[in-house]
Amino acid sequence: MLRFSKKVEYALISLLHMSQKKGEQLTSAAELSRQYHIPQELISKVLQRLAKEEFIRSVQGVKGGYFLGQPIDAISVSQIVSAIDGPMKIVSCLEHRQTDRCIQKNHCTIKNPMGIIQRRLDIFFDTLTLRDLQQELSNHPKTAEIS
Amino acid sequence: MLRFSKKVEYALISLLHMSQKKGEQLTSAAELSRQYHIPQELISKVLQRLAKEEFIRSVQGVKGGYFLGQPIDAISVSQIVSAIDGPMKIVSCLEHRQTDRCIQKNHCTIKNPMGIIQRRLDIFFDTLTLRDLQQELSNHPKTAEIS
DNA sequence: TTAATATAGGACTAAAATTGTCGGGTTTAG
DNA sequence: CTAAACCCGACAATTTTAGTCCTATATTAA
Repeated sequence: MLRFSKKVEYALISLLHMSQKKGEQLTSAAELSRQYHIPQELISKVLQRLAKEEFIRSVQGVKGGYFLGQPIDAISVSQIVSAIDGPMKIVSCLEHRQTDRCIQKNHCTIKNPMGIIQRRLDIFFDTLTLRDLQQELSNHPKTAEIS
Repeated sequence: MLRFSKKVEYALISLLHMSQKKGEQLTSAAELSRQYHIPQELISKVLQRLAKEEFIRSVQGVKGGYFLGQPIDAISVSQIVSAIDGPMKIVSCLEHRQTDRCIQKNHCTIKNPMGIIQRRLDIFFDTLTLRDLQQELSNHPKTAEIS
C-alpha cells in the first residue's frame, strides 16, 4: 500500500550505484545482480527500461555495460517511477488512458479532492532528484566500498 | 504503483461525505453503497475500521449509522491510510515489523536514501487533512446535491 | 415480542498486480 | 568463433487486493 515496486527499488539502487562511479566507467547487470542479490534477468529488464528512456546509456558486447546518461540533478524520482511502472496516479480515475469509465459516474465527489493530492505529490517527486538521494548516500559508511 | 487502495479511496469518499453533513446527522453503509456504487460489505468493513480508530462514531440498530468523530482538520490522510492499510512505508526495509531481514544485508546502499523519501513523504501526508480536501469539494458543482 | 434494518467481524474466494523465469535473439572483444 | 554482455517477448509463480458469505449483536417500530 503506497509502496514503491521492487523494480523501482532496483532502478534506484542501480542509478545510485552508477552515480558513485566517475565518467563513463561501466556497470554491468551481472555486477548489480551479484552485489545486491537481485535476479539478473529482472535487473536486466529494469536497466533496459532505463536505457530506453535515456537515463543510462548502454554499451554492447563483451566488456559492455551501462553508465549514467544524464547529470544526477536532471533525474527525478518521478521520472524513474514513470519509466519503470508508468505514471504515478494516486487513484485510477485520474489516469489518462482510462478505457473503462469511472463507476461512480456523476456521483463522484472525490475526483477533485484527489486531484489536489495528485498535484502536490507530482511536485514532491518532480523536485526530488538523484542528487538529493546521493547526498544521503555520502553520509553512509558502506558507500565507500563501491568502486 | 504508488496508488491508494480501493479501501482507502472508499474511506476518503465516506469521510468527505460525512463531512458535508452537519452535527450528528447519520450516514449508513447502505447509503454510501448506493450512492457511490461500492459493495456494501466492503464499505462496511472500511467504516468499521474507521470507527475502531475513532475517526467516526457508530450508532447501532435500525436508523443507526455513522458520523464524524473528530474535526476535519484533526484527520490527516496519513492517519486514514494507516488505519485502513497499515503504516505507509515506501520500501519494505523501512517497515517496523519486519520478520525476514533485508536480503541486501550489508550490501544495501539505499536504506538511507529511501529514508529521506520516507521522512519527507510522512510530513507530506501528515499535514494533508480532510479540511484540505473538503475545500476542493466546495468548489465542485456536484457537492450541493449531497444532503 | 417479533420483524426489519442497522453495525460487528471472521473466514473464505476471486481477481489482479507484481515478481521472477525461460528461451530465444544481437553485439563485440579476444 | 566463443564467451560475455545487452535486448526482448512470453510465460509462470507468488503475493496482494478486492470482493463475498455467513453469523452475531443491537435497536426501533409495528
